[in-house]
Amino acid sequence: MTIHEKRLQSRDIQPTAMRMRILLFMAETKSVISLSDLEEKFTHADRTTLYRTLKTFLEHGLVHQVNDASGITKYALCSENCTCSYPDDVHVHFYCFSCEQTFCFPHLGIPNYDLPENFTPSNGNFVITGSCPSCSS
Amino acid sequence: MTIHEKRLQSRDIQPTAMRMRILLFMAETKSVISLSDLEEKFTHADRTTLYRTLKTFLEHGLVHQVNDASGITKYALCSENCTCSYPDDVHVHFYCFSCEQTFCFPHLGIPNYDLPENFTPSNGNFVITGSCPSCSS
DNA sequence: TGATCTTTGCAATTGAGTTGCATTACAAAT
DNA sequence: ATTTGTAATGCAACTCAATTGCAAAGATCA
Repeated sequence: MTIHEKRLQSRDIQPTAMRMRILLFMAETKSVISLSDLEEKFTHADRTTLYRTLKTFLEHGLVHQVNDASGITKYALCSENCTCSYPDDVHVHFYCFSCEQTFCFPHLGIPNYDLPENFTPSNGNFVITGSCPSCSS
Repeated sequence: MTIHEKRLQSRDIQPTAMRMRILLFMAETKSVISLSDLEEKFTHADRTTLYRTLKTFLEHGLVHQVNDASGITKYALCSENCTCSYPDDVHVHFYCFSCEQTFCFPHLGIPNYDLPENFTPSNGNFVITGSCPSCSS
């Protein structure tokens, strides 16, 4: 059994061929991707399948969702023991308005804010927008 | 000249009747609103006009944009001297996954993160997701 | 093998966001 | 006050991401 197969099973996701390929792709690229990105990569697969795969990954906590200024929903692989909960498992992302790429900064955590009374946090989405190294030069 | 008229003019926005009404609505509700919210309120006005009004407000720095987990673009009035730039003028927002409302927390600022080399920040979008007081009880 | 459940593919739909163009309202100049 | 130009608004149509229903294919288990 491969490490990726184990990773799916540890999140209670049936390791089908399709899912393995998508997980592998996300692990290789190490970036934040959209459904369209998957479509470009997996031209043979159906859009719906890719869509539902991402949704399954999200529901089982294998990936986290990123909402950047592009308005397009993006996804990135979680770290091994991530539960996607605020504040511990939430980190900063960076969206480049020029190339429209989004980056994960797992080492940049989030403050444990003192919220107004009765606001109960469970998750978070933190995106800094600007210019990435490729586009800054 | 009213205070709202001045507010538009200080941002170089022609204070038309439509814009005044929308600004007034946003100032009154004090919440983060979407284009659909405006449509519900201004049933007589055209969708496009409302859309372009929000866009004008955004381009002139009168409102800031919020991207929460709903995937719908939302807008909120800026404070008086806001320039919408990271890190000083960016604050935390709260999205309630239950009622899908979004709140501004202007008193909760953002850390001045030490980004990886050559990442140049200009703006930010910080949203904590959870349950709001109305939905927590 | 047969029965059942899950996954995948196809087709169609929804809804937010956006654009082009015609019309109207406004403001400046004469 | 009338003309003239510019900006704002309304209407219609379109794009595209996201989503759903249903049928076909594949996996699982008795």
